[in-house]
Amino acid sequence: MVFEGVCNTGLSLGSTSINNPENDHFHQSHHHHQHKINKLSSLKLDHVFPSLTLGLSSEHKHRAPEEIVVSKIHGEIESTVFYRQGSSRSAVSSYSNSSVKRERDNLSAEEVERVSSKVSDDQDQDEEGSARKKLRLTKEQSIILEDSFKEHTTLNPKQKQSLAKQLNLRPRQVEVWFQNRRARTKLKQTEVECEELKKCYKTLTDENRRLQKELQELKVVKITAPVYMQMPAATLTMCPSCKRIGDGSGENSSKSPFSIGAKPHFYNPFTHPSAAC
DNA sequence: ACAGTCAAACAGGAAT
DNA sequence: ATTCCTGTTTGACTGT
Repeated sequence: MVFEGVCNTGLSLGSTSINNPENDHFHQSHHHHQHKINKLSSLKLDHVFPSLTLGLSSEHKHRAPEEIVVSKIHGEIESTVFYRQGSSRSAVSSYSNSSVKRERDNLSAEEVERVSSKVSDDQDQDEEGSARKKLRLTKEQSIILEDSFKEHTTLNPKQKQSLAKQLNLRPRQVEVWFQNRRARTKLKQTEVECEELKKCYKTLTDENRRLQKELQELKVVKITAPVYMQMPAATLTMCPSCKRIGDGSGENSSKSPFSIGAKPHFYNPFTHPSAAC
């Protein structure tokens, strides 16, 4: 989106695709496409267990599982699919119940830790890291991480280690969480700034229109009433071109028209007849 | 069932 | 070498 040439007074505002609805569209359609791919990569194993859905990462789409382990942890059905990749095995875990998040949120801290620990253990087994196993953090974990983030937005290795230990997560997971959290903060800040820029743009556009109108009126006055001397000498107006005081020296006349003066100046069209200063 | 959103995890390049 | 940033992928979840 480029706001340019709004008027011919030399005042323009350029902006590069900030909050561009087209970008949103792109994102959505892209995501739509992505979503379809995701759907394709989902494998229903109803014959294994009712409502058992395994989300498979791209690496696993075309590979038959070597072993499927279905286990029950604290009332939740968890499935783990093992794949053979080279000499090692990789695992994809998933919770079968759609209300897993809500129910897991109701688990005691100890239960939660044990579930998380199980997931972490699986991940630790996956030395090649070929499978993307997604862990939803529990409320308790999120609260602790948020509190920590409020204190410091970055972690030193010692803090990372102790936080990981406290949350029963791997240090890498804590690190990634902080990275994503910083990115979200920045995104939010950018959105706020974008809104401010939009407001600024609107203000400038309105001002520009007003000045354009004023200029037109002055031109009409100049044409219809060319008897200059009849106008009071104090009829000063802002130079529409350079926005500076027309003191006749011409010193500032080469300055950029974009430098909207904090101190608007006025010029006398009679002592300084050049419209272009 | 499907579309959309959120966030965990990842990849690669820049910065230190 | 490590950490951070940025963009992307993908699983979980929600609303219609």
